[in-house]
Amino acid sequence: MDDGDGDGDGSSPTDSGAAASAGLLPLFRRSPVEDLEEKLRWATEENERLTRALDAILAGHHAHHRALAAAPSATTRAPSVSTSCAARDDAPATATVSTAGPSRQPPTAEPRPKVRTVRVRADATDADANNLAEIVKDGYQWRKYGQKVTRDNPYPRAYFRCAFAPSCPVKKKVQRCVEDRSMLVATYEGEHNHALSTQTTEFVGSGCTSQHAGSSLPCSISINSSGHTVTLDLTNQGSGSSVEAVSRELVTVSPEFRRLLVEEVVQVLKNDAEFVEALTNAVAARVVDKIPHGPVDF
DNA sequence: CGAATTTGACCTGCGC
DNA sequence: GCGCAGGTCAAATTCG
Repeated sequence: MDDGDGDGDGSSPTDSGAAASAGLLPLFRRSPVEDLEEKLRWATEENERLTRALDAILAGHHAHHRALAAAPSATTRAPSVSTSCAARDDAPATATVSTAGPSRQPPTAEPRPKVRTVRVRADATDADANNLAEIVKDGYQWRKYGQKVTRDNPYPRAYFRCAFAPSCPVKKKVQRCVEDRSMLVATYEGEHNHALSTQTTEFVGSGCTSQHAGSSLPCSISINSSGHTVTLDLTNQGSGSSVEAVSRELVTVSPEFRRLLVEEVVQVLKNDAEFVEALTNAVAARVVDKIPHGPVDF
């Protein structure tokens, strides 16, 4: 999370942006400042595109996942924002996300603050109530402002506010599930009204939002020496990053959900002409870089 | 020493 | 109106 100069090795998509704007082959190098500005612009735009795509994907998957959960095969529990575990028993390690109106309100559409519930399986060793916010990582920084033992749950409920922007109305409640102690239930209320904290992404009920037009990119592209494979390195953000949190979330979701999510991400990216073009340019730029300078004789 | 967390007190909404 | 429960405040405490 430092300077995040992941493009230092010339393998990031930002190079492709520069290369693309330079006409694929970087024959005419611009000044370093212009180059960096162009990279930043490209990264920001790409970030926004990916954010929208992921939002769309996850919005669709939340509905799909709810449909799966409502399947008659499993004992369906009443949908609730309460702390009872609504996770399906046939999924040993799951993180489920649901969106609902305020618990006491009928499910009619209204401009009330969104309430989203995220269930995360946590290690039994993370039993302390103090680090609930840490366990349910979402990329934002939270400040605890209260704790309460509720009537229907012996485990204390912790109340958090978004600590990044004082005016941010988002609140978060985290409580251990009464039925399954290893399950944490995080309830988010409201929408963030600021760009982002020092962390870069959020994984909450509405899906992944990622951004950060700042120094570091959400991913990097690396190409092996043969040039045959392309790796989207989403872990290139240092420990404790929200990308890591997203990865952790994805690890805990059911395999079925994960598979569908990956398929849909691939599909969206394949259909994104700009992404494909950028990727192609990145590969081309990388290949060009690998070609020894000077006269080339084949 | 400043920031973050804890925790008891207080406030508010709801049901009876 | 009263009591209960959830949510918030703010002083005290802890931590880095």
